[in-house]
Amino acid sequence: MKYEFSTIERKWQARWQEHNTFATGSEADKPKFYILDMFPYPSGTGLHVGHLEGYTASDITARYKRSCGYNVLHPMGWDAFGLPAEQFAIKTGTHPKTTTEHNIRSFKETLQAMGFSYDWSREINTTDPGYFKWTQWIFLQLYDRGLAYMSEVDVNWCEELKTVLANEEVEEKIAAGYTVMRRPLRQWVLKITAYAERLLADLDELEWPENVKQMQRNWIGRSEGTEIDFELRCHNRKLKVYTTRPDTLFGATYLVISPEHPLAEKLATAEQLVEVKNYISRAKLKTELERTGLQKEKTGVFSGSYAINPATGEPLPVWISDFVLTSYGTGAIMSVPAHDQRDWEFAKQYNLPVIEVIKSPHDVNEKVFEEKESICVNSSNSEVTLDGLSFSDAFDRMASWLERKKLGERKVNYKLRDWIFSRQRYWGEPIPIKHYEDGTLRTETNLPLVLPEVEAYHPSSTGESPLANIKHWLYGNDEHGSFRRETNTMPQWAGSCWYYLRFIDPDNREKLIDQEKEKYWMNVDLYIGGAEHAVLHLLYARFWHKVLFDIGVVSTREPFRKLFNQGMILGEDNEKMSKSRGNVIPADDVLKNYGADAVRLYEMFLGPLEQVKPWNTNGIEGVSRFLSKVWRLVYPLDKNAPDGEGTPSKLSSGAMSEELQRRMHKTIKKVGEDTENLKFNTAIAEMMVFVNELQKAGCNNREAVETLLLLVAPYAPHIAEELWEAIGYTSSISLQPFPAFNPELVEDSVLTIAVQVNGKLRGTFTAPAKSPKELLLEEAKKVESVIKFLEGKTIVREIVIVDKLVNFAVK
RNA sequence: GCCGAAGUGGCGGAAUUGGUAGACGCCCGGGACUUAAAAUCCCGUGUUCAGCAAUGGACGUACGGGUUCGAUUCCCGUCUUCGGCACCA
Repeated sequence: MKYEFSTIERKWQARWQEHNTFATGSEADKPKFYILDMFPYPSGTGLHVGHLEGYTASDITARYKRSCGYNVLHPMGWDAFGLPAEQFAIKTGTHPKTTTEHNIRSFKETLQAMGFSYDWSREINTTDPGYFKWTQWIFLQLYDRGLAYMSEVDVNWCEELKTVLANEEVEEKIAAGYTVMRRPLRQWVLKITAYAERLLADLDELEWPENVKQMQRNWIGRSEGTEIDFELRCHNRKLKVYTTRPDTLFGATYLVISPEHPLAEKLATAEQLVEVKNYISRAKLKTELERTGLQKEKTGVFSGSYAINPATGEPLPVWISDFVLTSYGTGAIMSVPAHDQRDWEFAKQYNLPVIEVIKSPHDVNEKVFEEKESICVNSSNSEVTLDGLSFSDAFDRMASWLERKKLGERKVNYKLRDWIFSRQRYWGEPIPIKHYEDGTLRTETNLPLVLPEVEAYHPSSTGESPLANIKHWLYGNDEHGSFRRETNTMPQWAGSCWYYLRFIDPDNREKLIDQEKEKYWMNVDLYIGGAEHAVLHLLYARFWHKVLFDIGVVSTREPFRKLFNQGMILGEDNEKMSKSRGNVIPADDVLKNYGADAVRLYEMFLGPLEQVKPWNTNGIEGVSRFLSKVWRLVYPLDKNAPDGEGTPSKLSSGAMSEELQRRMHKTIKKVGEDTENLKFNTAIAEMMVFVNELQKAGCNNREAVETLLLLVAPYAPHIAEELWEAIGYTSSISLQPFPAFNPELVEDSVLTIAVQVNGKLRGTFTAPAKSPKELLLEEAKKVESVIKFLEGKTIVREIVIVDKLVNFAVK
């Protein structure tokens, strides 16, 4: 009988569905395992082979864990709000809901055709009112705790298009000839900074790739420093700066404030005023990119005012420059050009003095010296001296002196900014807030607040979302008076911030999640997804999770115990898959040509899961051949039988050779360990070795074949089911336990021992395992190819590693 | 510039408490079966030198050093590629 993958795969997919084979169990007596994929945005372009990599890995793990006796939660859903469907709606008038539904259907078909063992009864969709009711509910919890607030935030505003642009759209529009400027707009902002310290500290307990944790640490960007007040001459004011190098205060020769600093214009003296005003308005026109962009030259303008260095009493000119960020620290810095690259460049450009206060190996007028591992010099006044101190001692002494004199205080700062949470879009969760005429805000109590139908999906000309045009939805009355609804919607991140919780209890109408269920299933034991979400998605989700922890909705401090990033799959040309390059391999194509089992195997056989690696459609032949070999162990090739006929051969019940037995137990061990550790490529290689040896030996021993099928089942479940049935079983192989190995049979009884002379391989011989050193030495000296390298030489040393090798050091 | 990861045959990759480099697979070459082909099976396949051949030698894990009886693995330096951040004071 021929191996017809398409018939078999359809048959088993239907049967799994019919029998609810992969429904999540509820028995709390079993250990649980929650394995989660980063759920997809159902785009119109469909899935390609790259998308399937992580899903295949998680499915193998889910099936493997089930066979190890775990109660497995393995769900899938759709992150379905988002820009592409809205843009398509603007172009064609198709409701985003229609587009989304259509795409979901297509995505789901592909995933089901892959034979993934998702519990589809738990499918969720972030655009479903039953789902986003709780997204809105979480927002209100944030709001009630002061973690959601409104603020004037600069956005990218395009006057011609009357719309707000996302950062990634800016460049494209400018290239198309539009002007884009920064303009403040009232926005909802989430106070993620209030959780900065916990988001940083709790990273330590997570089993995440070290680079992801490091990226999050850098993103949070904690630094310890000092805020210092500088007295302004001629003004009865102080200027506060933040520095991480108070040890260099004696070397500060000027101050710089950002153009948006509230004092910027006020500090301008009469003769400098025009120039200052010009500079400030020019800065406004610059986009974020132009201001922070690569390697740009520093610009600045002198305000005309001076401040006093509290350590030296010297007057310091105050400059205005856009290299100083408004939103970090105090928006003002003290410049120590001798020991900071940026300050040095600025000083050289505007001819400002450079004073060495950290002992430098070269002239600081020629080159900056930024190392901390040196001692302070030129740093004394009548009350305090830092001379001779190391960085940390000098830091402490200066900070203490400033604090004692009430001139400053120690301060911890973070690069992390609060999260701008509103979008001027239609296709997102409405923010459930009502604005009353007297300016008060009230929360919408009747959730979910659903999207109204609209005529056109274009943004309104005021920069508000299309919702601002829907008058009947927009305005209303209640016992508090008449109100206008919030027209902003939530960003796409919102729905994905907590979806892993809803999978645990998807149909709960009373609560976000049942507490007992939450306690049983959390944390997510393994979260698999792309590295592109290393920072934002994972940080936002951790933030919401911590808030939910604080209000008692969840019982764990962190959502995802273990994280794994699968490496991207490149096109056959070694480039990132993209429509424009034309190198996309659509999932449906390879599925049709090779079948789900082969695609699953090949996705994993390509290389280590975490690695970036190119796709090569030719390579599928290899795993296809492997599957045929497995098939023929049960249905041997019979030239006389016409296709479509033939019966499974009778499996032999006699004993296997000892060699094959050892091979089998080694394979069980290796495949089990590798699967556990997500090293699927080597597990598959090991199964190939086993099959090759069975085939070579002409062995169709029942125990060997059954074991093989059980090992193959998590990887290529359809063929495993079909053959399992063919050899006489009536219950699904997916419900069978993973085979166990005999520890005594995983080691070879006879080993090949290498013989080296001066570290070079000169021959080998075989010896029983655990042979004594003396015997190995004796044998090694008898090996013919070795003898000639020993002749006429003196053996100075003999090294014997039992079961491995003998090495003679000769002279 | 800073942080992180990685460089192994024609290709994807395997092997690291230091112990026979190249498992497994693709491609390619040769053979068997076949009227023929497909499928399948068998053999070969890092480079290079010597030899008719069996075979034997040298070199070889980005590059240059070092430690060691022995290094893909450990140490020092250099180069390259990829990912992230990018004036955060």
